Amino acid sequence: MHAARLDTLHLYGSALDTETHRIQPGVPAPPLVVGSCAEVVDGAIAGTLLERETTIRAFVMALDDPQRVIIGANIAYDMLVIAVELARRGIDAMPAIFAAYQQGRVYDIQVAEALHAIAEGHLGKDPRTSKQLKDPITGKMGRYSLSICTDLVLGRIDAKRNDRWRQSYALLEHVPIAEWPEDARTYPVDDARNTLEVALAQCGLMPNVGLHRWRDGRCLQCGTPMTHDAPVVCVSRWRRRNLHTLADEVYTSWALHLGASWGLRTDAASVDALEAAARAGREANMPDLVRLGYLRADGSENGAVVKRAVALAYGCSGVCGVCGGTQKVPSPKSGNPINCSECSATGLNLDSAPVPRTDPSTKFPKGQVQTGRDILTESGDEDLMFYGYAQEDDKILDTYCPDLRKGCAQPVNLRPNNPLETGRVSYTGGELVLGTVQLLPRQVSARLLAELKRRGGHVIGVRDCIVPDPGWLFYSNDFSGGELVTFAESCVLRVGFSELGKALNLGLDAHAALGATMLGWPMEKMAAVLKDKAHPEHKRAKNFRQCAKWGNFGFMGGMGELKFTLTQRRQGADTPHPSGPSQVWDGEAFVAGYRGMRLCILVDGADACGKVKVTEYKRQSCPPTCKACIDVAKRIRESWLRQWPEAKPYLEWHSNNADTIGEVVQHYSNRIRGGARFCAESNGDFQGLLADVAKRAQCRVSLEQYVRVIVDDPTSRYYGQLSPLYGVSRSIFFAHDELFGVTHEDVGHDVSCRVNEIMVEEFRKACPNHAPACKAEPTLMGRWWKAAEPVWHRGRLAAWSPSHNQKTCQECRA
DNA sequence: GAGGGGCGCGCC
DNA sequence: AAACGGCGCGCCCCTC
Repeated sequence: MHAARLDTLHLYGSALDTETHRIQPGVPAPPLVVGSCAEVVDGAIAGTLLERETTIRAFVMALDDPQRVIIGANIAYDMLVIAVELARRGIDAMPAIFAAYQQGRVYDIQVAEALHAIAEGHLGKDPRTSKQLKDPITGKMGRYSLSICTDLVLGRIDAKRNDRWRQSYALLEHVPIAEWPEDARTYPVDDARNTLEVALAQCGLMPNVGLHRWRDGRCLQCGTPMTHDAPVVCVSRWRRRNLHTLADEVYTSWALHLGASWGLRTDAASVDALEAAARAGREANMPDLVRLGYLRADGSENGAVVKRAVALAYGCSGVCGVCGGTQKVPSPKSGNPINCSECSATGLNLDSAPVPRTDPSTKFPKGQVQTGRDILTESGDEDLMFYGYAQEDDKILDTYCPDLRKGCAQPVNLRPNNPLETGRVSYTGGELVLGTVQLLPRQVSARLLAELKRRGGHVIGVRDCIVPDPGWLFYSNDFSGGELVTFAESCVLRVGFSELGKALNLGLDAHAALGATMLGWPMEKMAAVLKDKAHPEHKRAKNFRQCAKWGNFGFMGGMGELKFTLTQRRQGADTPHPSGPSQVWDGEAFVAGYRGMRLCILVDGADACGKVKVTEYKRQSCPPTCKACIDVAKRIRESWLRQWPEAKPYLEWHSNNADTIGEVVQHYSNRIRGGARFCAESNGDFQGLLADVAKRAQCRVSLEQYVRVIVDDPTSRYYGQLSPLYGVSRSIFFAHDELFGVTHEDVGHDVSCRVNEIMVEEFRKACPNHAPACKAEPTLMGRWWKAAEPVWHRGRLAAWSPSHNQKTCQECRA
C-alpha cells in the first residue's frame, strides 16, 4: 500500500461530499439527493454544487484517475452511498473503490485529525483547553466531525452554519436545484470547501493552528519567542503528524464501515426470554432492598445509604466533622442539602477505619466510599453481600436488553470509531445503533442462567440473542494467544531477544511453562501431569497453569502484585472451599467458598483466605486484601520475570522512554503515540501491534469479499482460484483480535478457512520473528454462542451448537 | 430538563 | 521506585 501524495494535494485533491435521505434503521446507505465538490483552481478553492448524476460521475472520474486523491469527512459513508447508487444502475464500483483505497488515494480529514491527536497525546480532547471535544456550534460532545476539525485545524467555528437542510434533503429530491432555497444550495458546497481546506492545512499546504512546540526558547513551528505574552495558538505550516499511517487507517475505516452497514439482527423471542428472566430476579429482590434502604420505592439506588452501610461494615465509627453525622450539607451554590463530600455521605469519620475509597479528587478530597460488588462481598455484611448479588443482572436489564431490542425489527447498524489511542477500534452507540457490540457479556450470572433454564427455551445468555439470517452462519476467527506473540515480537524489537518467543515458536504452552517454573517442576513433568487426569497432582497443576496464564497476560503491561491480586479477586472464577465463608452463589443459595480467584488457596493450598489482611501495600492504601494472596502474586510475578528474562529490560525500556521521550513509535505501522505513561506505553506496544495486524487482515478479508481476487499465495489451499470469500460472505464487525461475519451456510468451511489464512499471513508479516507462533482459529455457529469452538465433520469445519462439548461433530462421534 | 463528573462494570 | 491498558454505557448526583 502506498501513502497518499500529500505534498501535491492542492493539485490532485478533490473534496467530495454527498447529501442523502436520512439514515434509517436498516438503510445505512440511503439514496443520494445532491453532492458537492471542491478543488484548488488557480490557487483558490472553488466549490461546486453537483446534481445527483453529476455527483456519481464525479466520484467515478475521481476513482478512475490514478493521480486523484478523494478527500472527505467520514468519506466511507459517501463512498458506500455512491457504490449503492451505481449498483442500482448495474455498475459494480467496488473494484475501483478498493483500488483507490489500496493506492492511498482516499483522504479522510477526521481520521487524519485523530491520528495527529494520538501522536500528540490528546485524542478526544481539545488541545487548547484539555477538555473533551465539543461541537463549536451545538456544544454537544463529539468526535472529530467536520465542524470540530474545522475549528481545530483552521481555528474557525463557522462550519455547518447552513445546516438547516442537512437532515432534510429528501424533501428537495423532486425540486429543481434552481428553485432550492439559497442555504440548501450553499450548505453542501461549504462542506466540501471546508473539507478541502482542512485537508490542505493538515498537510501543511495552508497555514493551520495547533499547539506551540517549544525548543530553545522559540516555537519550532511558528518561530515565536517563548515569552509570557506569546499567543496561545500557534499558526504554522507544519504538517499534522502520523499522516504516514493515514492511508491504512482510512482503508480500515472503509472496511469497517462496510460491515457495520449490514449490522446485526436479534431474535425477539430470545430477548423477551432474557429480559423476563432478569426482570423476575430484580422484582423478587426489590422489597428486601427497599426495606434495607439501598433502593428507593421507585427502584433507584440511594447511594448515601449504601455508602454508610459499607463504611459501618468496614468498621468506621464516630461522626463526620463537617456534616455532624447528618450525611448532608447545604450546597455552597444553591443552598440545597446535598451529600457531604467530606465523609462521602456516610455521616461517619472515614479516618476511623480502612474503608475502601476511590482516589481523592477535588470534589471528594478523601475519595468516595467504594460500593463495587467485590467490596460489598468482602465486607462480611450479609445484607451488603445480598445486595451485591442482587445487582448482578441489572446491567443485563438496563444496558444490554435495550440494546438487543434495537435489532429485533430490522438489523441494527454499527458505527465504528477508528483509530483509538492504541490503534484499536471501538463502536459508538446512538439511536438505533449498537454501541456495545464489543462489550456484550460472554456469560450471565448463575442466578440468571438457572432462571433461564427453569423457564425452558434455548437462550442461555446475551450474545446468543444475536442470529444470522436464515441460510447463513456466523463465522468468528480470532488470533490464538495473539498478545503473547506480539509481546514477544515487541521484546525482540525493543531489547533484542525473547525467550517467550522461542517457546511459542516451538509450540510450547507458555502458561504451562510458567506454571512449571512456579512449581519447580521440569516442563516435561508439567505437561504429563496436566494430561493425566488421574494424577494426584493434576488439579494442582491445572490451578498453577491458570494462575500463570493470568500472570502472563497481566504482567506484560507492568501490572504489580497488588493489582493482580485484586483483579483476580474481582474478576476471576470463584474459589469453592469447604470451610469458606459462603460467598459463592450457585443460583439457588450461597455455598461454601470465596467469590473470585483466591491465589493463596489455589497455589499455596491455604485453609482460608484473608486470615491476615493488609490495607496498605508499598505505601499505598488499598481495600483490605489477603496478605497471603499478595505474597503468592509476588512470587508469580518473580517467576514470570525469571521465566521470560526479556520482560524486565522490556519494561525498563518503556519506563525510561515514557519518562524521558514521552512518545513511542509503534512497530510495523510506525504510528506515533504521545503522552502515554509507562503502563499505557508497555501495553500499547503489543496491543497496538495486534490491532494493526487485525486491521490489515480485516482490509484484505473485505477486499476478497467484495472484489474478485485470485488468490496468489502459493501456500494457500485456494492458490490460483477465485477467493472463496467473494459474494458469499460479509464481515460484520471486529473485536480487537476477532473477525466476525456471516457466510452462506454451505460454504462456511471455505470462508472461515480463507479468513484464517489471511489472518495468519498478515500476522506473520508483522511478526516475522515468530512466524511459527502466528496462528488463528476459525469457528462457525448458527447463533453467536460465546462458548463456540471449532467443530470438524469429515475434515470440514461445521457449525458449533451448545450440544457440542467436544471438538468433533456429534455425528462423527456417533 | 439537559449536561457533565464520578463511578462501576461489561469486553478484549 | 513503582505502575496493566482503552474502550462505551447506565446510573447517581449535582449544577444551571
